[in-house]
Amino acid sequence: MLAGQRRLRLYVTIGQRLLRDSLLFQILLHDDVELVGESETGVDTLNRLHTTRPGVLLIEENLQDNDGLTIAEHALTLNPALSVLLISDTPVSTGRMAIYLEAGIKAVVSKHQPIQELIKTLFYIRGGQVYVGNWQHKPAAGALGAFEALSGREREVAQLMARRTPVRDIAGQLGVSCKTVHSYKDRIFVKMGFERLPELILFMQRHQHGAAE
Amino acid sequence: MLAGQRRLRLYVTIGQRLLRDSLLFQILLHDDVELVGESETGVDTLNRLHTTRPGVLLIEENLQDNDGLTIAEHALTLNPALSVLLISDTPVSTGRMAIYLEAGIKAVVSKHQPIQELIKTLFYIRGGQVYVGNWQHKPAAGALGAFEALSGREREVAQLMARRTPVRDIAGQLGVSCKTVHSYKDRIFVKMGFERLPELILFMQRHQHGAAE
DNA sequence: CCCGTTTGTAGGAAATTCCTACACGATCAG
DNA sequence: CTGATCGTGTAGGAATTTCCTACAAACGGG
Repeated sequence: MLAGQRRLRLYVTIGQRLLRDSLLFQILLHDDVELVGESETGVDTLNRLHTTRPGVLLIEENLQDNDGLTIAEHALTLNPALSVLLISDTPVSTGRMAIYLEAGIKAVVSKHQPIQELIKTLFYIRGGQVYVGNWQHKPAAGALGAFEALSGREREVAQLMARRTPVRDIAGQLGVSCKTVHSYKDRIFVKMGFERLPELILFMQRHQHGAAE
Repeated sequence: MLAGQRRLRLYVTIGQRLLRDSLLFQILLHDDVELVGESETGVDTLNRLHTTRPGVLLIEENLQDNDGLTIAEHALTLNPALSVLLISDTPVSTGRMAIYLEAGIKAVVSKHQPIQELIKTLFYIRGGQVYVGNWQHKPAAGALGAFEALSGREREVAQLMARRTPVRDIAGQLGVSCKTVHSYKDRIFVKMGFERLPELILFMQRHQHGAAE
């Protein structure tokens, strides 16, 4: 796969600053993303397309001035190579999905999906492939079951980390070296697909693990 | 100030998963926040209040089932010590603000404000104080002017870091040691109030600095 | 001209990330 | 049955980052 090796040139069009900021903060943690521009409105987006030359456009469906789909279609006319990821306010039916794909949009995520889904989709799309998510069936397919995949020691560490026990203390409580604790941490993160501590914390808190004891 | 020294016990009520997740990811980066619960709806929030015992409730104004204000009022009846931070969809007029304060809400941020504003407010409120933000006048009062406060060297480093130049390379280009570059980074972060690289990147990108050259 | 602040420079300690290593028991295929 | 592979518990090293401290030269007032 040679497609999409360059840094992902991203343009983001989201009306509300709060969502735009917090999404961007997450996305920009990945060092192969380059933010080339952002807008609150559709027309502004179209105006700045040719100067910013994004490879991926992340755009809300409902904008103040226009329909995200309409804007996306215009954008695709200007640059057919653009990968568009649409953020919809509601879950998307397969029927609507078909319309979107027809229009040349590469993927759609809804605001009711977890953020990891959006990030994953973003990177998937970047090479130009279409991403038809699995979000219609079992919503937590991945993570929910993944906890079961952790080994005993890993679970202990995960719980302690989730409540922010310092690595040194964890090592002490388990009677192993700090290095070992780090190894567990690494494995947990790999297995669960986490990238930062908050993901672990949130996951544990959502599954009552870490609450009990 | 002895108030609010314990970890901030936070409850979050936000309907859309995407916003909830991304906000939580940011908030949980602060190690003195303990997430005690989250809900999508108002009634669920009220139900879980007495078992979770939050110190701060972060709640959306417009929930699927109820008005956030109404829920907040109920919550305050159950626990008058609770600090409520309301997230409104629209900018809030002083008139509405008065109503909120009357109801015992400690602060309001709108979805059109930057995320740092929300985080700041969250921590401000936690001791029980009321926070009447400065978001009505000059929106970017802090950060915008802050760049001017950076010294020459600091600006150079800020620009290079914003485009993700590795520290070693920056050191090379400027002809100083890595340690020095780190010092600049620290100072930049302190001066600007940043906590992570994405904040810097976003800030620079928003002010064309780093684009030019 | 003296003093406090800013700026350019850098070092140290501790923590974190990323990778590699390795022994042991279990599982699996031939 | 037996060697190959896998998952698990354990740990070390290198490079990087974070957090703090230091300090001299320059600057800006009073």
